[in-house]
Amino acid sequence: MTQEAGGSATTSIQAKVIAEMRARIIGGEVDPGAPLSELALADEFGVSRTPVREAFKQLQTEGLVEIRPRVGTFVTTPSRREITELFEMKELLEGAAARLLAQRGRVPEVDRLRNNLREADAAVARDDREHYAKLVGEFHDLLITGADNSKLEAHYKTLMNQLAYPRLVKTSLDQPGRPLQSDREHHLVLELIIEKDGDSAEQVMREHVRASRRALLAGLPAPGPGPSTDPART
Amino acid sequence: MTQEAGGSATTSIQAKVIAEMRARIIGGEVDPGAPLSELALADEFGVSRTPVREAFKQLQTEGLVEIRPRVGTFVTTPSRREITELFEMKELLEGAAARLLAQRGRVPEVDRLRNNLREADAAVARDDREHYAKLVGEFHDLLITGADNSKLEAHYKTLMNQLAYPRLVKTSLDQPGRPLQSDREHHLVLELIIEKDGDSAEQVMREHVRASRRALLAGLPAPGPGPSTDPART
DNA sequence: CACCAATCTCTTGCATGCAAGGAACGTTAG
DNA sequence: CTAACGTTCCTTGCATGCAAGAGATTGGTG
Repeated sequence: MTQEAGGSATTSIQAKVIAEMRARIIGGEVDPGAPLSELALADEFGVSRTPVREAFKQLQTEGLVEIRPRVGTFVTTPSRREITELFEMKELLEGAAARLLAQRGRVPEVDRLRNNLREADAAVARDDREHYAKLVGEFHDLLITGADNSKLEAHYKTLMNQLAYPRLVKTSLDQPGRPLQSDREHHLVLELIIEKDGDSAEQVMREHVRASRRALLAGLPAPGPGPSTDPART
Repeated sequence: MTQEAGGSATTSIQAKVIAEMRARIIGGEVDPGAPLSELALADEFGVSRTPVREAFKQLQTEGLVEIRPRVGTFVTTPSRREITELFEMKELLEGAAARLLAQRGRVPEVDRLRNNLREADAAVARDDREHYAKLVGEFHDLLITGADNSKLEAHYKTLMNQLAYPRLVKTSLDQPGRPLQSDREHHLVLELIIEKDGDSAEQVMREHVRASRRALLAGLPAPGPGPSTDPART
């Protein structure tokens, strides 16, 4: 969804607001649970409340904000449980993508994945976690794109948005030894894809997601961004 | 998503509009590709354009309508390819749900599935396709609910909405012998779930989805509501 | 001192007005 | 008769005004 990201020159003013807000939330510039004032944002962007309002509406459907009627709009704070659910979905979709890509055979994405891993190896070797994190994101995106199913891709994107994934990846990669293991797992998955072994590719990919989830949770403090910040709820 | 369906007494006016529009689109009351005028609907509902507009925004994110800026809002017409993709996703999600439900063991949903099949058997026996179609929908919904993953449920619902599934089920069940076979497949899946054989349950469920898809496509005319109405795209 | 209540302000929900951009249509030239 | 052009109308995008509801604050009371 929201495929307009592809540089549509239309760029209605609200499209900009949506993009900007999404970036801020995913990037962690605004704290989870924080209230988002229509008026404040409208002023900041130099527009009226209307486009901001419509942006909120869409972001809500994407699961990034929560609109409490007559109260306000807040950045969603995924509960521990929701994070688990999101990872369950991530495992499901990425596993399926690996299988589908394997079935497709030799497609451009496979080569791009190979190149990605080449770069990733180098990044790991020199312990450049920042760059590696970026490459990890790219790897997973390529996998999804390679599955060649636009619906899968759309659902995956909302999923990642809700996880605020870019923020999380770094945490998990800060676990000692995790980057190297992650890189190895990526290699294994790609090998299986090239061998057209869809079943195994899915299996391994799913296991990889579970491993990354474990690494992530290990790196998080107690309840993380839990609802503790907002005891007033309910 | 859009959990407001749960009879929130708030029922902001736009929530009603969203619900009504969604029902119409899914129910096939409005033709795919048909334009939806903000003004006309606003008049019909006796409200201003604003809530209608916001409803469109959400329905777009749900994939039910397409807003072409400065042109109009139209009911989306899934292409043949998109339908394939949607079924691929359906297979994926329902398969996963079967597996998850099997892993959960004895939960209330299992009993409700059993009751559902009892009723379904009777409906098939007396060739009550209408009622059976309803039970089929319920069966799949129970399966998803039983997976106990709110994200899975949310994504599944948008999927079904985009497929306008209720409309399609009847078509597929009009294939001779399909109801009986469908019922048998449901029984098999439930058996495997009760036996806690998650792997097999997923396998069989996926096969069941593929079978239902074949039955459906066999019942559809040539390109159906294809994009023929709209050659201007891309 | 604690607790309850009423008010008061700030928030969003909806209605409406205005302008810009497309699309369709009628007209005119070839 | 066909095709290209200009114009008109209709569409949505955005700005703004108003009112209702929720929450916080403050005053009063037990």
